[in-house]
Amino acid sequence: MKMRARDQTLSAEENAVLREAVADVVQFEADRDIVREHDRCDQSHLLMHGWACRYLTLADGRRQIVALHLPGDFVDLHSFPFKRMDHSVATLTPCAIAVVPHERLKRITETQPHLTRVLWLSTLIDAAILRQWMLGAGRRSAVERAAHLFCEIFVRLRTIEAVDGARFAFPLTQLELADTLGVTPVHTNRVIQGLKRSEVLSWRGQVVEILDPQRLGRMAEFDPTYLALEPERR
Amino acid sequence: MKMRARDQTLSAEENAVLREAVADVVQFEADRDIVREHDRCDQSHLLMHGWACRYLTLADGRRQIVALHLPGDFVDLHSFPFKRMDHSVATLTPCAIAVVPHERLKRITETQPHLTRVLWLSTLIDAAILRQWMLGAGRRSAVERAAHLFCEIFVRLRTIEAVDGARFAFPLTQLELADTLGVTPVHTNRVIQGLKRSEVLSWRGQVVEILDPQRLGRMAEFDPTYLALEPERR
DNA sequence: CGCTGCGTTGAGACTACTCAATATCCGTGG
DNA sequence: CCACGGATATTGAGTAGTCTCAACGCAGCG
Repeated sequence: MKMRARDQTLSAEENAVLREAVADVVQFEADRDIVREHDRCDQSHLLMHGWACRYLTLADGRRQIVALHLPGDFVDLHSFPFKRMDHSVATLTPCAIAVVPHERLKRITETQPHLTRVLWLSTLIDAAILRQWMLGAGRRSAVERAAHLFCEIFVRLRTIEAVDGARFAFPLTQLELADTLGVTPVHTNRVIQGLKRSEVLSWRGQVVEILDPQRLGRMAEFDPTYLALEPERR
Repeated sequence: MKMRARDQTLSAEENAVLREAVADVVQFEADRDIVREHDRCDQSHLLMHGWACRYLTLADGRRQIVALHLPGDFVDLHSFPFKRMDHSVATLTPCAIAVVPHERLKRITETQPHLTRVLWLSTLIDAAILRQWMLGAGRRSAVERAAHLFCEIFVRLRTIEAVDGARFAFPLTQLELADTLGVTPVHTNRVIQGLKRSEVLSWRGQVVEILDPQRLGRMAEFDPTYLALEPERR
């Protein structure tokens, strides 16, 4: 089991503790809710395989995805201290998910201070990503936002060794991407076409290739520091 | 010292531990950076008095505020597990700020598991607020977003007993509000005028009064659950 | 072979932006 | 007490970016 790119900070013993906290591993199909808003919650979910997302909706059906999760991510660890779910979690592809009861997480906070800080950190990386999304939603154009998202996903996938050079599997539909970027599907389509036409990106089937990383990063004003993926300095 | 509306979950002993973690209390003027992006960080800041915000900027000066902080909020507690600042913190009014060295927070995580979870929770409430902002930025109109913000601030101020009926001090300029909502100052002005004209809100000087809470809540589709302000059920 | 879901295209509308001018408020100094 | 400067708020007019609605294409699949 991997804890997102933070493996290097966990000792073998801590890794074992974490592994033991898993009660069960469950398979989900694509496009299924794992947790629904306001669900009672006494367990968290660690994504072992596949992509998932967290989203909020408005009464009339407008939906905003507020997080994308890749293998290794704890998708709803925050529900442990939070004790509520204020949003839903859904799979985007078939997924394998490890279930961690909150009771066991509580035990960890009582015996493993360093591991606790790493778990805490994991929820904070989600928050840092969301801050960038918020900056994008408020202050970047749709193209800049899309470019930034592809940069983010590329870097995150690279740390879990799920890229092949500049190519990677990208399983979202344009509709799901639209809900992520906060624009309409129609506009998403036009934005993507723009990126393709300017030859910074290709996207066919479920494979994205970054053709011009420099230019893509420049148009997104992308700086990966916020992902906190370099080893902790202590 | 208050930890945001979560006091009821802290024992007297825990409160004392937290109080002892404070190394210093510092005064800041309005409109001053407390922490700047990429600053080395070995301490966090607890807001005792005044309002502060966290923000991100783009190279050309576009700015997005990603959090508003009221008295009792830990403005950059996340910098403790995170060990980086990926954004800046600034005062919006004159502020009194308690400085908590990370060394002491580390000690807390080693000896006070419950207090640690409450601190963790505090960072997660920020994240929950940000998710609502993200939903707003992506899927709500500017008016809905503004309405939602006023609802949020009202509820948060009420829990720290800083409201007078439906009136409360609101020290932001329209420019700062614009950077919060992710729209231009000009449009912010028109949005506010709309809210005033429809008589759901008044805002004169630095005082806001919610004239029609029902209607404001309905147009914002506001549900305060996400603020996790009711006592924890355990 | 005809759904059904996804992607693409076009045309027109609307929200929010830009630029620019003017108004108001408030603190400061004469 | 008034004049002034600077920051903030307001207004207007034209524009850009994004949305809406609607149609059409294409592919996978029962």
